[in-house]
Amino acid sequence: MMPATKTVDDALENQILAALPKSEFEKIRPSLELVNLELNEVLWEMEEKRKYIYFPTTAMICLLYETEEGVSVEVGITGRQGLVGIATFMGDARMAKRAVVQREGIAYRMKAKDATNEFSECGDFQDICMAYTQTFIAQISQSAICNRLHTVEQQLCRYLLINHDHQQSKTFLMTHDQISNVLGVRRESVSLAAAQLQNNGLIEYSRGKIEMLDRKGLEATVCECYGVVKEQYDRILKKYISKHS
Amino acid sequence: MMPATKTVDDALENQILAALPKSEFEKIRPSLELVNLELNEVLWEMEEKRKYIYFPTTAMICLLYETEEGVSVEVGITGRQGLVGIATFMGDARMAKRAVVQREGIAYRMKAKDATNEFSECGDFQDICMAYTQTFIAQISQSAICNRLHTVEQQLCRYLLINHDHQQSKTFLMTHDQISNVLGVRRESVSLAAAQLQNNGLIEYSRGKIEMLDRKGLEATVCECYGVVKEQYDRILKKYISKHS
DNA sequence: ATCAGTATGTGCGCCATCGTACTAACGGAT
DNA sequence: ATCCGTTAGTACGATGGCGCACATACTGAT
Repeated sequence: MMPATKTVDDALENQILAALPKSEFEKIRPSLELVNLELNEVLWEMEEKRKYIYFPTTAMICLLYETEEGVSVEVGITGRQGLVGIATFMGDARMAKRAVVQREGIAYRMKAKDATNEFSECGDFQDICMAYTQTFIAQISQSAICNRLHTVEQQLCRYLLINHDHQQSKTFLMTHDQISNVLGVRRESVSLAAAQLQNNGLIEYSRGKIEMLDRKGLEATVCECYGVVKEQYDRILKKYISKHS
Repeated sequence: MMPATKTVDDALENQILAALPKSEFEKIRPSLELVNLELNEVLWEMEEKRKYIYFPTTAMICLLYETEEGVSVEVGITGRQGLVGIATFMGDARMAKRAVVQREGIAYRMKAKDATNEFSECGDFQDICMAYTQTFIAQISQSAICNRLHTVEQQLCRYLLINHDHQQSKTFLMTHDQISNVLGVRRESVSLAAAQLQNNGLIEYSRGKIEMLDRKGLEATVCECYGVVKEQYDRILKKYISKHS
């Protein structure tokens, strides 16, 4: 019900767009189209060509990879702090196998062609897209390390914290099963880790709804991977935001 | 002794440079400087600013990440099929924590400033760097998945195959211990996996020297991750190579 | 030939996660 | 008020990898 009444109709909620200089933002504004992304909507599949890139505000999108055995693993997650469709200006409009809406909400989309044109003007738009790409690479790299070295409980913390950064609310609408697909682990492992966090008073959950109770506590439990990526992101993006404020 | 006598003095051995149109290559050629990279040489450390980007020909470079506990894990590996220093044109000259020479040999380096200038001309150089970035992202993504889902034996296979793609020879000068650092596992786990491969007649090794005996056999043992990345690479880069031949 | 250092083999207990199977609890639709 | 599908809890053996400790084997320097 919330999304229907309180429509955050402001593209500047997206941090990437907000990082653009005013003039540049005004320039691309006509190319931006508000769309409401529904839960589990698939933005693109496999080798399909991208038609749009997306700047989410309240929506969150999960970039998934599916293995031959049908196991899917997250390679990236994006909300208001990012954009979806990097590959578009990298020259080849395909990359992660699937982009799925993980939290319904609003995003601003831009035709791939417009994005490419704007990008090739070598202005601020390009700079910021590239800066974001770099934070994205940092994110994936850290995921690779986290997958190798850390426990499911730590990864669950990380996942919750990232989600919280990308949305405003402390409520997450997702089942253990959905999370297990994203993290690439068993549902039972997630249940176990979640129970642990609940016992420690960090979260509270029931039937597909998770409430974050103690963010500081989660930050104390999470592995370094969370902080490392966040620092990179803040450092790199701050450069642009401070430029025009 | 080989490297001293048979110096492959041709930057076009590097696939990225080879993918440039002739005219473009001639244009940047004056900026390229041949260097001999020694084993374990550190190209950069931590948050240090990059002074150069590198196009390896016979050398191989490993991009490492070090965790708080001091465990290092590979996030990327590059030889003649790539370049080192993507972050340079991404706007922020830092990214992976450390770049270490894993196989001594030749590389062509270019001053970061020259590279940035050339990049910002929005020509073929930019296109190709971006295309490579995309293959690099594919590589890291797949590593994340591989770390999550596959066995040490499979990862060892993958590592050997990637190495073979980046160099010509079937001989690898690396100890189990070194490999374990790259893969982020115990030395014993590597020894075990290597013994397995040797028993199956796929490799032969002794004291820091590994011989690839049966590439097809390794390809049959490796997980899909190897093939997926290779296909992406071939597909994306081929586009450029075919353009001017 | 000996020695020292490095590289690899082996064994053992431990732990996280897996796979599978089943139970328990909740909650919306009838 | 009941039913049924979804969501979460629990149990158990299997397994892959870890940490540690130590044995062995090769090799280059003295």
